[in-house]
Amino acid sequence: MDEPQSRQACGLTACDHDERARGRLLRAAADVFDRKGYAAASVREIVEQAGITKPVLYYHFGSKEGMLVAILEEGARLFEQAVARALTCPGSVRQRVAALCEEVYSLFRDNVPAVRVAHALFFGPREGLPAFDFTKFERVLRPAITRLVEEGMATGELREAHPEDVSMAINGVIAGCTDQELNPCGTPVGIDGIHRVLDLIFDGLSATHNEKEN
Amino acid sequence: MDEPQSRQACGLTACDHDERARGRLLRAAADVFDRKGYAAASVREIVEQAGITKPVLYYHFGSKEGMLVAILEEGARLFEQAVARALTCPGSVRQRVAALCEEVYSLFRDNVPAVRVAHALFFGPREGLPAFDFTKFERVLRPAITRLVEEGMATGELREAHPEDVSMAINGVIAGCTDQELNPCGTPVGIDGIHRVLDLIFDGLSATHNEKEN
DNA sequence: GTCTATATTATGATAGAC
DNA sequence: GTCTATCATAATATAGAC
Repeated sequence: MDEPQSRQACGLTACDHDERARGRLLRAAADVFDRKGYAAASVREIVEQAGITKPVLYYHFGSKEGMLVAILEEGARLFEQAVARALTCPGSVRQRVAALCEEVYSLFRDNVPAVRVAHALFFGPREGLPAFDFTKFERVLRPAITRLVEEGMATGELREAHPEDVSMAINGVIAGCTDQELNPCGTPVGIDGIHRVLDLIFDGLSATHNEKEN
Repeated sequence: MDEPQSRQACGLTACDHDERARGRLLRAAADVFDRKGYAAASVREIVEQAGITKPVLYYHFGSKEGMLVAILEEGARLFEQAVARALTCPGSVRQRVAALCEEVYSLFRDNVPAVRVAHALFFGPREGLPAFDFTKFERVLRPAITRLVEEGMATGELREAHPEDVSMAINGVIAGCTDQELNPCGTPVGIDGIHRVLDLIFDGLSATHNEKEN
């Protein structure tokens, strides 16, 4: 979460200074929102940590809520990019599912503060929250998984089953690894761990394959 | 989350009245904490919803934090019971894993408000939170899964693999289904859904079993 | 664009009567 | 055990000078 996208114009005067204040503010806000939670975070602590004063925050973002929205929008942008990257990857469905999990896992791992903020808001209480479309993440990841699953079934690479169930199983790997990473008493999984778990659910946990088709 | 365990003594006077106030308070607090989040929840709203006044809350629980701890302790108690029930279940490892997922899923489904509160606190920011051992849930579920996995490998029912990876795969099913249930834009999974997903990961997602042992 | 100083409201908690 | 009335503090946000 650094200085993101475009800012309108940027005239002759102290643009660097401006951008630096904005950037420091964004990083400080992500950190404080992560540590204290959005509701419990105070603008006082944010501006103190950023080394500026309150009116600067209100000048750039309009409100405490505006700061949060800026952080979330940047996160959603990175998430979309990561998923898109995985989908254009060549190889079997199994390989592309692995790539998808890898991309998402890496993104999460490299942006733990912002991800924790987003995760907490997504699964946490909705009331009194900013006007941000929190379904965005779900609406990006789910169709990506579904698309891979349907393709895998069409080519015969995947077993015949309810596509939603297969998606759920794959989503479970991502959810499990993510939880493990975000939860403070969990040991990190690592890319290797993700691959081993994926291999397991693709090949099956059982030693003998007593498959009962539904 | 109703009136829980014991209260000291309970003398001659208005015990019913007392217990009713306590119970209403607990339910109201769980609801408000769920809807607004712990930090953003105000004692004013809690007491209004419970139909009593502030001093009653402070008389029974000492503080806003005391209310939260009471809710969490009740939740941890129910969670331990559910896991213990599943472990004493007869049958194959596969059947007992299913029973475990079923128990946890049902408990979550029947106590959505309290579970959302606990989930939000567990994965959310730790600072400024009550003195409650949030690792409890993890410390109960993980060993239970691990025990079943190790037993399954000893008897040859499960494939030879890193036990942590198998645990992670199973945990992923629970995490995925839970997320689906808690997340507002997710469609419920249902007990049947859980069983189908478990069957999938036990038998494998792949149509052809090109197993490469690690 | 950034500051000092302040307005306004809501919070968690309590005194003290009954 | 439950109330009314209130305290002390900290919150978000803004005026207005520079």
